[in-house]
Amino acid sequence: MAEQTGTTMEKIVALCKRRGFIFQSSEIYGGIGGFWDYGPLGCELKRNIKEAWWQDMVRNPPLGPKGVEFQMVGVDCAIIMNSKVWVASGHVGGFKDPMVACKADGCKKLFRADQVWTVELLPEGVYDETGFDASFTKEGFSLAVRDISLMKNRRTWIASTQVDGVAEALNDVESAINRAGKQFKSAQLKSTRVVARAQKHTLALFKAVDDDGNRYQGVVSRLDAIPRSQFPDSPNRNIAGPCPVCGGDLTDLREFNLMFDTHTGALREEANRVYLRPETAQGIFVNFKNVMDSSRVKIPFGIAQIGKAFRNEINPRNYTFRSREFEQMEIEFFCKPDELCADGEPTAMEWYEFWRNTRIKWYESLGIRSDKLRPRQQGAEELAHYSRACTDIEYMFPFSNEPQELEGVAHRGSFDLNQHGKFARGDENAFAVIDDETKKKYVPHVIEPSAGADRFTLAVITEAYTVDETRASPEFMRFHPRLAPIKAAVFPLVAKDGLPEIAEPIYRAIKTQFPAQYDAKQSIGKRYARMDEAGTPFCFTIDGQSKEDGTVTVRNRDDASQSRIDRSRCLDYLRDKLTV
RNA sequence: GCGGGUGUAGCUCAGUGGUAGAGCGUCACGUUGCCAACGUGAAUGUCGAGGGUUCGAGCCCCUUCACCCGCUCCA
Repeated sequence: MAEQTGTTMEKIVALCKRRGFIFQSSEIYGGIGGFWDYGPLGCELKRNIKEAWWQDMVRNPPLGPKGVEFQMVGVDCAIIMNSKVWVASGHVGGFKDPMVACKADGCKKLFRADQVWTVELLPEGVYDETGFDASFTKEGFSLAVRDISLMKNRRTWIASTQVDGVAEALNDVESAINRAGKQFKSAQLKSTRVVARAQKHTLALFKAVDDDGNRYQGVVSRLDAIPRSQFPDSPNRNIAGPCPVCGGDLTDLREFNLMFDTHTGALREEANRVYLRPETAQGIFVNFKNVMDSSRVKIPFGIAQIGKAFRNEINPRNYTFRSREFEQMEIEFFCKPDELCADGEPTAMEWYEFWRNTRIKWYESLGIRSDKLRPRQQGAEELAHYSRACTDIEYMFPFSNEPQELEGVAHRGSFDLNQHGKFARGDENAFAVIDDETKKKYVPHVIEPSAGADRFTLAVITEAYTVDETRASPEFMRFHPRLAPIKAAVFPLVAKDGLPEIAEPIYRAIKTQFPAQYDAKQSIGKRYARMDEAGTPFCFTIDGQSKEDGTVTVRNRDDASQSRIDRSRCLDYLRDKLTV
């Protein structure tokens, strides 16, 4: 099966290059990793996708929950913004993937530091219990590492385990502690007692006693939870270990900042550093007040944006799926917090469900088979701390046996507007609005359906790719007619006998309304086959009979069936078939 | 980033140190007249790049770049 999926993907990639959908960027110079160019057909396809999204989400969105009408407006923001935007959003501080690798030969495993849980065991009394308790608040682990001299000794890290999620880690606490005890000075710990548990960075604090009656305190925490500022000038910055797989030494935490940066102005100095946006959402939040003040929108309403975003992916992979430059189609939908909703008024959670369902239906309406579309609601432990709920809409691509994310629909609460209020105005509530009925001030809650335009384009391509060995042209692209790069082709059966003279005016009439191609060269079979690979749904062929009775053949891409219509009806026929 | 693999025509690939090849595709002409038809002909290569060994390198050595697979990640 794996080989099968591999070859399917290779054939799709080959077709995309052969027919001009997608090229590797800068190919003649040896290419550049993580960047892709769309050719003539790909550019039409992606444009159709973005236009369908804009039409269906912004200009003509469906009715909301309980039949509520709502407004959608668009913005088109600069890619480079004041760099404080990214401080407020958390990207400057947090948008990085700290990684560690195992140094041991034969292991060399790579871990994301926040997925490795370590157990630290220290003689009791090093930290008092109040110190531990304090560490459960926002700063997490900070109090527990105030004695740097002890922490420099890596041997205090005596066990670690790798888990997929916090829930599993919680189940794993007891065994991790026991494992820690067994490795510590080769002494069996008589008893362990978990004294407290916390989510996120620090998982559990516990007490333990060994055979000699020595008492210990321990902490289970995420490997990335130790603030690097606690180890400013340590000659031994190796604070991580041991490897959860083989027990070997781990490398330093390596922090990759995933944002591209550059500088404005003539001087290339730190004060002028600016970032290429890693998401389009912040442009919307930053303009929230401008839009409210200028366009007479009222909550609930949404602001939409389509645009490029940039992430310095460590390892771009899987064709265009994980690119360093990509395009997003994002909505920030602003609504009332649940507690202010009147009876019968949709709550924020209902808006969240509405958008999740709307987005799934949208994909299905454009020909994505529902069994390949996998909406996945995130568990509580998987959510970002500000997020109330989130569904990843995933799709089964041929390059993986795991579904891959096309879009995230997140209920973000008031987090983003609070952050910008705090950083821009010094007041969390700076962007509050006043409720018409209750006259109460509130910061709107946000539902964020954030879709990847390139990812969906790739999904559309892989979904459309069809092989039917019984056909003369076995490979063809079954694009939804609304997305097809070329809607129709016009062929004179032969390039003589007056047929081009009939075909050309038909072509010229069609292309005023729809993307169309005219081709008079080579055999009719090759011309059909080429259009099949381009995914063109309809071909009109002018033959000898056209001269006699004025009819032309319409050939359907999906089943190669043919029918005859009057040549004057070609445009009407397309309007009928292409209008959704 | 680490490990493994692959780079020769638009595509698929052959070419084990001695003149750069095939099939398909593309283009032209002819023929045919509704499904990659047939005939004839043509164009297309920094052999991924740079360096080295050699009388001579697509082939051997070194470096580098890109892509693929795995670890990992995600809109």
